[in-house]
Amino acid sequence: MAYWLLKTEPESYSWDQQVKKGAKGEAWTGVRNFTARDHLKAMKTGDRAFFYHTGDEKQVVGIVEVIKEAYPDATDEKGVFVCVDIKAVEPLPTPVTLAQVKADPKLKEMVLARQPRLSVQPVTADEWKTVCRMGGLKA
DNA sequence: GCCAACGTTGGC
DNA sequence: GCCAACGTTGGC
Repeated sequence: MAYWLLKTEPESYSWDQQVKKGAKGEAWTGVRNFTARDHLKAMKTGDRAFFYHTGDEKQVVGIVEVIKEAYPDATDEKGVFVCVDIKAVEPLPTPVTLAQVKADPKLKEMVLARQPRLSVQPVTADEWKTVCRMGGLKA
């Protein structure tokens, strides 16, 4: 199983909205970046991802699971980009902020700390465990 | 609100 | 196919 990180602005699509979709999940659309698209295509059903809020929050707020692998993004009229479906798994008891990630020696190599603009990022197993523990989960 | 970094686009 | 210009994003 692989791990990922999905970025969103809470003003446009938030963790709370994702939770309300429940088990049937929601399509993660709107990606318009080729690197991010490649990551979306690499996702498999059952993969897990951090749900990260940008803007004023800049923190990982929850965990989601991929429930449908990449298919054409209906919001992209040119048909070159894709989306996946995800469902909320659980929130982090304590959100992990960008500042914490940058301050932790084990996490400062994370794509999140190095390329904050990339909207879909890979996360290593070690980074996954570390962030989960910091967030109050056993992982 | 500003600035830096990055990705994309278009001209050559 | 390369490179410069431009626009967008996101952190501070």
